[in-house]
Amino acid sequence: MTDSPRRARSTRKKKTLDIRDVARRAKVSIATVSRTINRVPSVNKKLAKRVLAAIADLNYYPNTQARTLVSGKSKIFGLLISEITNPFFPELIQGFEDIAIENGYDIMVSSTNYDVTRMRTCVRRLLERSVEGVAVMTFGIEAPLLDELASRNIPMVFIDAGIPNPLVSTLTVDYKRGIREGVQHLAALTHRQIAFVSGPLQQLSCQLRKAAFLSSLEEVGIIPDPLLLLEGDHTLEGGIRATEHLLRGKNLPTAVMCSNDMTAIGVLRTFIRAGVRVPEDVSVIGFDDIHLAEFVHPPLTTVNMSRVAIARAAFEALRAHVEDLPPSAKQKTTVIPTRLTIRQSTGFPRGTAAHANSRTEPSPKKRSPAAQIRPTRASAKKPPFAAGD
Amino acid sequence: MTDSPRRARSTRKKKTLDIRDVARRAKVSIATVSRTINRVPSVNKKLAKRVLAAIADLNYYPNTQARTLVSGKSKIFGLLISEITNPFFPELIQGFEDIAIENGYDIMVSSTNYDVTRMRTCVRRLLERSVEGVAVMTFGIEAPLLDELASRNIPMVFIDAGIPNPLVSTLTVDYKRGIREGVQHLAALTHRQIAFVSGPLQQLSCQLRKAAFLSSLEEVGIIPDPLLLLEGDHTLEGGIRATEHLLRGKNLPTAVMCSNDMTAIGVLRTFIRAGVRVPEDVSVIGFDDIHLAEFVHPPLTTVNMSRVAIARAAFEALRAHVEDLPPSAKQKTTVIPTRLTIRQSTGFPRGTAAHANSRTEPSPKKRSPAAQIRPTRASAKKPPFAAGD
DNA sequence: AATGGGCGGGTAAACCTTTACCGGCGACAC
DNA sequence: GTGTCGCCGGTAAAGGTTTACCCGCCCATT
Repeated sequence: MTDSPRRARSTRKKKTLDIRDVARRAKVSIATVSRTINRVPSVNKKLAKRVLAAIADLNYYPNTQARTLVSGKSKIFGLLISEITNPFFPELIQGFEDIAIENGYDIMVSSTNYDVTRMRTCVRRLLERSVEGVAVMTFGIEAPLLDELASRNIPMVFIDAGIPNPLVSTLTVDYKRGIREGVQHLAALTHRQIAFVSGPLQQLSCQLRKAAFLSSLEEVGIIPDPLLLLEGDHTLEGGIRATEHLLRGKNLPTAVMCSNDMTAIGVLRTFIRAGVRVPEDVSVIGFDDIHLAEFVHPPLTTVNMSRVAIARAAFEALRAHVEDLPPSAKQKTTVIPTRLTIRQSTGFPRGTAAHANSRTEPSPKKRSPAAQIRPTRASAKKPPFAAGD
Repeated sequence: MTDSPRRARSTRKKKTLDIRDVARRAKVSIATVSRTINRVPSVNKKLAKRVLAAIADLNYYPNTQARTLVSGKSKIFGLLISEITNPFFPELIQGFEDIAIENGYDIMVSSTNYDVTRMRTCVRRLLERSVEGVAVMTFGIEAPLLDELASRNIPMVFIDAGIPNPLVSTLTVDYKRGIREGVQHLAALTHRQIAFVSGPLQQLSCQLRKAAFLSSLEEVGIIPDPLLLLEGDHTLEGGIRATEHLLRGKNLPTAVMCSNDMTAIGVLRTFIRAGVRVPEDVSVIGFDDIHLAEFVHPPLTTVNMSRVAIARAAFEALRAHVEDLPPSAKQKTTVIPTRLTIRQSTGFPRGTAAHANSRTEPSPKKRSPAAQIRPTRASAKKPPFAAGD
């Protein structure tokens, strides 16, 4: 000890409180401190108490980097989402964060913004921080991810996008059920002309939603009208554009189903500003049941898909991998249920007898906003459903 | 080397690619690899090229934990927010994330959900992950934070909550300007009965917003009616409750100003569902100008406060501290501007002559810019165009 | 009383990187 | 041709933790 190392030990200024400080104070070895912190049962109660007291006295907390470095476990899960500004995702993040923290994990959220380059850097950052698993909640299969993460043996969990890797679990959303309920709800109201505004169709999940819609339509004996199948982008603006397109067309449908709630809210708003009443003139159904859905006007009938259920299933899937619970817990695929939530954006088709006794007061602002919103002259010539009321 | 250490070296299975693999492949020492990675200029071009080639070949990336451990720099900033489900915050996160990544930092987001206990654990997690700085975007001063973080010499940046610590910067929002513009806009439209729905008043920032409202009211010669001063909680539901309260009261105001947009949207919706038209019967103004504000019905007149500006200012403040740019860059306080954005939720008070012919399109917004240009209270003593049209 | 066994605690290596310090080599000048 | 200086690359320590392995002590059994 007397032979001075290059850097004189005495000149070092303590930066962080470390485990040996605790050990010194508790008069035990650092191994005992470590074991106490990690709840190794073999440690003597009395010593443990001393250690815990020392920790509390010093307000010590362990250095995560060092821990991760040696143990190989970062206790971080990555959460990859499409875009944080779509309210669906914050709700999902919230759920995931809650359950992760509860279980001693931290999360690292990255939004890809639907951009491949950006996603690459997201993945890279996740790798550099040594995440133990990644929940890929982008609702599409993302090839670049597989290359980087799978080859590093990082467990992943996807929504809708099954792939063969043994370290990858899949959450399968039961789109069919909720969407069928929506279609049957509309069919029961005697709607026959039902439009569908999908999300970006290169996303697998959007294809699935659309397929569920089409097959449900067939089940109730309606032949899909290609003119009523629109592609949005899961944003408000996408819903607005799709609706403007519908308004320009000859035959306005009596109902519009949407691939997500933001789209539906855009649709809702565009109809209303064009003087088309919802649900009197057109019914609208969303998908997701985000918190906001209940608070738009009229409150949105929509298919509920629980963010908490997704978050929980995703977390459990990842945990099953990292904690290596091999048996039942490692079921590779979980089904997320969906259910129709009926609110007030759906009603009988316009012109229906049942509808005649409809609303309260004829709303003074009725169609004046239409003039100002409609940039094209198209609908000017008289709403296609003029006869209706 | 032949004396076998306890754990036989040969039995070790390589887990992660490390810097010595790169060194071996590039036929240089690990120091050179490290220097190359960290762009130390002294390294020979030719060697550097070999190193970079080796890195690319092996698809190597450095281990952040080890890096952090030795350098003391985690390259992580914490971002503490109130609740991620309020759309204001995702937009803020987005901005902060973008600029952080651009500058080589990762971020760790934690939501406190307005809960003190939860905030404690958030802070703890940030500490354990060795964040280099924390942006406290909870719009209130949070005592527990100071104890833990400040005593650890972690730089912080707050919104609105100035505190004396030299490591703490402050973002001061110029509430006064935007809110004054809103009040003057209403006053110019001849509103006299203006309600205010605040956020939770234990938050400093909510007190400031309210104070700005009250003083602006006085500037235009209106005496605040205590019955029209309500406390919400910055959520949709808070806005709904406040509005229901107003609707139950005797004298319904002709305009309602809100402390944030979610509140305003709740107000909007509640009025509309109660058959009270906006803006014909009541005008509504929000605060924040979240993306959604433009897409509700009617589009919300609101005070814009740029999330990107906040994110940028917060990031720069933190960076000034960690990179220790002492001079000008370390200005301790930054002002965030606010501006009124006029859309369609504001108009003349009900019963006003000017309002009779309202809707078509002359739209009150036409002349409102007058009000917004005038920053002084000069116009107070008489709406310049009261009877005018 | 002596020995064996078990339990629990301590020592030290390993995790992967950065960086201070040293040493070698090449070039230039005398 | 030799000496000196400077540049640049390599060696090794340090950073805080976990954990394999070992050792000491105490108790129980013969």
